[in-house]
Formats: sequence, C-alpha cells, structure tokens
Amino acid sequence: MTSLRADAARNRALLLATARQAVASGDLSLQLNELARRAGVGVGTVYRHFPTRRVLLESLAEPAFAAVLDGAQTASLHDDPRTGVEILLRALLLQQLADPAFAAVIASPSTDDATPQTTAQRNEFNTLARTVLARARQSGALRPGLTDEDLHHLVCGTAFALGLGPTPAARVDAYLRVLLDGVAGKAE
Amino acid sequence: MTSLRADAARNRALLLATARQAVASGDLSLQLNELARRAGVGVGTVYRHFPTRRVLLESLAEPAFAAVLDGAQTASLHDDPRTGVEILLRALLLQQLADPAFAAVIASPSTDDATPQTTAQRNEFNTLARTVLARARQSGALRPGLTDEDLHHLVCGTAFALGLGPTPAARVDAYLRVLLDGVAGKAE
DNA sequence: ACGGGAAACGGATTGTCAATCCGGTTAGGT
DNA sequence: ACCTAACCGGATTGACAATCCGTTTCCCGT
Repeated sequence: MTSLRADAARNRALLLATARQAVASGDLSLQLNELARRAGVGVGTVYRHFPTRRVLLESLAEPAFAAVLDGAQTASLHDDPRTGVEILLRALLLQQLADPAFAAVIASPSTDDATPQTTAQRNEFNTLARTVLARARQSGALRPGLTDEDLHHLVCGTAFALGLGPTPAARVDAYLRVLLDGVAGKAE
Repeated sequence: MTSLRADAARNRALLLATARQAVASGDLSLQLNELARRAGVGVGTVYRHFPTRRVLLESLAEPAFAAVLDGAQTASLHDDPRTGVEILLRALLLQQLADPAFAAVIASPSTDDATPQTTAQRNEFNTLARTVLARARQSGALRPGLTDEDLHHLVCGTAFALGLGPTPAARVDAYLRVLLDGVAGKAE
C-alpha cells in the first residue's frame, strides 16, 4: 500500500469536497475546468486524481454506496423476505435520490476503468442482493421470471421516474409502492 | 402559410433522414457538425432548420409521437378501462424503445422553445390520456393517489429501465406487466 | 426568358470545455 | 541541509457548439 503524499491527499479531499458542494448546490455538470477553478487547483491535479469522469463519479458515490450496503445487510438479516426486498429497494431508491453520482454509477454497468473500491462494493452488493432476492423468490414473494438484473434495472428506472417530478422526495413512497406491488406479482 | 423554398425543403428532409439513419445505426450523439458533414451540407443550414438541439429532437420524434396518439385514441375507445390503460402505456413504451428521440422528448417537460407541432401533439396526448386514466380511476382499475403525471413519469422510468438491459425489446412485456400490476394497486 | 430581391446556403470564426504534457515545486527520507 | 521522486500548475491541443456574413439559388413579376 503506497500511501499518498500529504499534499496529494489534501488536494484529493479538497476536490471531492468541492465537487460534492457543487453537486449539492444543483450543478450537475461536473465540469472539470470549473472544479479545478473552484478548488483553487490546476486542471492537471484534477486529472491526476481522477483520470476519468467515471473515476470521479465513483469516488463521489462511495459513501452512498456504503449506505446501500448497510441497507442490503439489514435486508438480508430481516425475517420476512418480502420486507427484506422492501428494505433493499428503498435503500437503493433513497440513495439514488440523495446522490446523483451514485445514481449514475449504479445505473451503468461495471467497466474496466472502474475503481477497485467500487468494484468491491458492487460485488458485495450483488452478493447481498442475490441472497435477499433468492429468499424472496423461494417464498413466492417475487414474481417469477424477473431476474436480479431486472430488479436492478427497475429500481434505477423508478429513481429516474422520481427525478422527472418537481419534488422527488415527496413521491418516494408512492413510487416505491408501485414498484413493490409490481414485482410482487398479482397473487397477494 | 409561408411555405419553404424548394431547396430549403429538400435540405430539411435530407437532414432529418440523415439524422434518423445515424440514430438508427447506433450513433446517439447527434453531433451537429457531423450531421452537416454526413448530409453534405453547411453547418449554418443545420442551425437554420433546427435552431436548437431540442427542435431537432422534436422534429425527429414527430412520427413516433403520432403513433402514440393513434394508440391513445384506440385506448380511449376501448370498452374495458383497464385494457385502455394497458394499450396506452404499451404504446408509450414501444415508441420510446423504437425512437430514442421520442423518449427524450416525452420524458422532458414542455419548454417555450418547443415546436408548435410538438406542443399540439403534447396537448392532444394529455387530453386523451386524461380521459383514459379518469375512466380507469373511476372504475377502480387504478391505484388512488397516482396523478396523471405520476403515470407519465413511471412509464418513462420503465422505458429507462428497459434501456439498461442488453435487449430491451425482449423484456418489454415483463416490465410492462410489473408496471401495470403496480399501478393497478393491490386489490385485484 | 430574364432580371431583381428575398431566401437560403456554406464555411470561416469564435467560444467553451475536455484532456494532455512538461518545466517547476514540494514533501519527506537520509 | 540535500536529493529525488512525487506532485503541482497551467499552457496547449483538439473537438464540438453556435454565430455571422459574403455568396449563391430560387421564384415571382415583367
């Protein structure tokens, strides 16, 4: 483990903080020039730490991803399979609303220029999700014919749908209900 | 009604055809330079006909929008309200898959730089949809608490979800079923 | 048929942002 | 204090959007 030099670590943290603030204040564009300017740092520094826009996104998304992993863990430990699914999907939905970077990361397939961190998180998530969903299927709480990937896509789609409205947070529960009932299948 | 000059009409059609072909062959970027080059036309010509990327998108989407209007008409004439909803949502979903430009147009709110054509189509669509959905609500075929806008967003979300998979067309029915059951509410 | 003027054309140009590259600077071990 | 590897900054190149204006084309009236 080769650790970062002090100034490098400082700049990296500064850039992440600056980017997060920009995103939080509604600037979704993540222009790299602008980010460097705001952070009071050269463009080169931005590209050294985040060679790809994707790497920046994944770095930003890391905490949100961790939160989802927490949720998935909770979901996998819950007694009722159906409730497990609900916890899992709700966590995914909430974090996507809270963090656009996470939404972007989770909606796109893993690529080879992905951060090791993110790859690890993705793997762990997939494992947990597989468990939760398998249990739900076994207990008949999940419509047959829907793969794990289908579920994944459908949650991302629901997050997208929420984003189309003026106040996403206000409709989370309603849309989540639609999704849950939809994936549960007709027979109640 | 001031009609277009002959060469202008020709170029406009040529540009639309070229753009459609590019999109159909997988190039979703719609770079305006590139479009001009492919059509063998100056950049100025592109901007004269389509002052805004949005105008180009709407022009491309027009036929797909018309197809959806057809579907909505059919839906509004159908006896069973539930079937009406299904026809309406299926039409929306299929056209969004068939035409990314339409998907972009229908997912975004109407703006002031919109084409009159598109504005008209949007209005007509809203009217038809309102009818179909009102009937469905009245007959209890639609979960209460979901507005027309919610439905709109959810279809767009479902189209988005389909787009995440490798072969969207193959999963249309499955995802549509999830959506329909979800918006129908639990009581069958 | 032809001449004039409005309409449309083309591409040079400007501006913005992504992405690279390298001469200068700094950290941190010896 | 010194040395070197790591890091920094910003000039630079390249791609694309968008505008602007001198030139060409159409079309209508004669």
